[in-house]
Order: sequence, then C-alpha cells, then structure tokens
Amino acid sequence: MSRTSRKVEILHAASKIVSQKGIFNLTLEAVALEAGISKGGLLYHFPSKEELVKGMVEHLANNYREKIAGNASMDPVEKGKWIRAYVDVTFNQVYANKDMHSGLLAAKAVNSDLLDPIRELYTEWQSSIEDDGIDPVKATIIRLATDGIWLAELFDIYHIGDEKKDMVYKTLKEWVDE
Amino acid sequence: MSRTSRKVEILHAASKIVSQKGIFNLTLEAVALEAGISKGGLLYHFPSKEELVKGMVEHLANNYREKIAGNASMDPVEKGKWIRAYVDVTFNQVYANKDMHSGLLAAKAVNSDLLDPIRELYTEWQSSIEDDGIDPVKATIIRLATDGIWLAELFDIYHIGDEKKDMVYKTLKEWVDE
DNA sequence: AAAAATATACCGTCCAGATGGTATAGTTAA
DNA sequence: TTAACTATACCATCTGGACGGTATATTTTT
Repeated sequence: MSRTSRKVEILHAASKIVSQKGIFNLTLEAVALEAGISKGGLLYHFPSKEELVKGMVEHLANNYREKIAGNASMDPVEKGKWIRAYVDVTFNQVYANKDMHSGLLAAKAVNSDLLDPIRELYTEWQSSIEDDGIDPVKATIIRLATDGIWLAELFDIYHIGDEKKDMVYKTLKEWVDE
Repeated sequence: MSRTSRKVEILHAASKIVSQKGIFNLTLEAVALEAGISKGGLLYHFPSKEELVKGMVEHLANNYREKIAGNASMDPVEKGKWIRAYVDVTFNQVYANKDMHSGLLAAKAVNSDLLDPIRELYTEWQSSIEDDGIDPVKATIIRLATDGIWLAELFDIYHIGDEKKDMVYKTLKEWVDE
C-alpha cells in the first residue's frame, strides 16, 4: 500500500507542476520537491521521466474509465446511458479533468506513444456511444461538443461562462432524450 | 520583402518541427537548420525563443482571422454566416489547422501569455457567432463540436473517419439553416 | 561624384547553467 | 537480514543566447 500511495502522490505532484508551471518546468527535481521526496527516491519509483509521464497517463486513463463506466452502470435508462455518462462526467468532474489536462500535455510533449491509453479510452467510448440506441451522428456531435469545452479549457483559449455552460449542458442532455 | 518572407519561412520551419518532432525538439539550432539559416541569423530575426513562438502565434492568428472573415463576407446569406464560416474553414483548411496545432502547443509550453492573440480570436468569433441571427446556444454547440474535432486531432487522440466526418459536417450545417 | 558612415542581414563559436540519469551510501520496516 | 525506500554527490550532455565578425546595400557628408 505504501508503495502505491507514494506513487500516486508523485503523480499528483507531477500533474500539479504541469498545470501550474507548464511542461518545461516538469523536471525530476521539481517533481521530487513538490512530492516531498528526494530525486533519488523519485527515480526509485519511476526510473525515468518517460516512465513518470507514462504513469501519469495510465493512472488518469484508468480513473476516467472507471468513472464513466460507473456512471453508465448506475443509469436506470439503457438508451443513451453512455453518452449521458460521458457528458455528465466531463461537465462535472473538474478535478479529474485537470489531471487529464496535465497528462495529455505531458504525454504529447514527451512522447506521443504515451498517449496510447487515452486513444484506447476514446475508441472504447466512441463505440459504446455509437451502440447506445440513439442516432450515432447526433451522439457523436454531442460528444464532440463536450470535448470542445474541456479541450478549450485545457488550452485556456476559451472559458464558457457558467450560465451558458449550463444551458449547453441542458440542451445536450435534452438531445440525448429526444 | 526579403525580410518578411524570411521571417515567414522561419515560422514555417518552427511549425514543422513542432508537428513532426514535438515541442522538446523545438530548439533554436533545429529551427535554424530546418530554415536553412544559421543560429545567429535566426536570432537576428527573432531575438529569443519566446519571440519566435510569439511570432508563430501572431502569424497564425492573423491568417485565421482573415480566412474566417473573408469566408463570412462572401456568404450571400446574412443569417448564420459566421458560424457557417467557422465550420467551413475549420473542417476544410487542413494545412492552416496544422499551423494552429503547432502554435498552440508551442505557446502553451513556452508561456501561456503568448496565447493571448488566440484568446482574442475566440472572443471575437464567439460574439460574432452569438450575434448571427440564430439561437446562440445552438450556435455555440455547433462551434464546440467543431472545436472538438480539431482539438482531438491536435492531440492525435481521436481521428474521426472521413465518412463520419462528412455526416457530422452536413448535420451541423443543416442545424445552422433550420 | 567620391568617401565616409551607417544599417541590414546574416554567420559560427563559446559558455554558464540546467537537466536527466547514475552511483553509492544510508535508513526504516517486516 | 533483507527488501523497500531515501538522500546526496556527481557527471555528461544539451541549450539559449551573447558575442564578435563579415558582406552588402543605403544614406550622408564633403
């Protein structure tokens, strides 16, 4: 247990650095400092920077997958449960999204192959969503719009206001049930 | 003329490096090599790496703005012309999109403030789109879905197939005219 | 018009500092 | 005692960018 939790602590420290100071400041020393550990200790857990980023991506991919699957499995209505889960989780889980932001940025910068777990996630979700009993094009557009919100937030290029965000959220959910 | 075109050549070289080799390989030496210039010559045109990235962002922001404005101004129908222009340009201008990708990634990595011109772009577009004679929530969702496509492509996390992309495109444009 | 001065557009080298990673010695817990 | 974990010292490499030059075009002065 101690091993696992230490690792997770380190991953959180790494995420924090990426989101607050940018990818270029994701140095081993900075991560060690933020995690309250020595550089040697950090390298004991993650033998290279690439392994560290790989760990970030895998961790967040697993979390996200579980969260969406859990949400879908608790939905009383079968039709459209996956797209509803995707929309709900993505709109409302702000904290998890920030992890996603950091992981994506770090992986894209360090080595694009590290994004594979996320690609798998998306492939899974896309097929669940298309096989969800509602019009697949409409479902895809709903998913894309949801992605548009969090990806624009990731880059800080456009932050939708709270009221407008709410209206978009409601409209998208209505479309699922139409 | 020679000054301007040299600068643009350098910016293209920088974009190419970012898109092909990632942000960590955007070094002054690599850009100089790709642009067929010496490091000293590069630094003559862009006195620091930050200035180089700033140049990338400003260049692509201006190009994009002109392209969308041009498209909107040539639309015979007033109602919905901005959202139509946004959808058309974003779906169809693949080359310009790649520049956008590189510029965003570089700016986000080097210094978030460099993204300001892109933020302005989005603010302008958003207000044009909302003041375009069609339901603003619907228009916003159409824009978000469009963003979702190119931002997912930016990260290589999800590439929509051509036929599906076409169907999404058609559906979005129908919604504009409904 | 000739000479002098200045500006523009480059080039290649050098270096301090930062960084990823190794080696190694020490500590704690089972 | 052993395995899990931590801390420190160290090294080789890379990078931004400062710097000193060169060549050519343009302007100013005489």
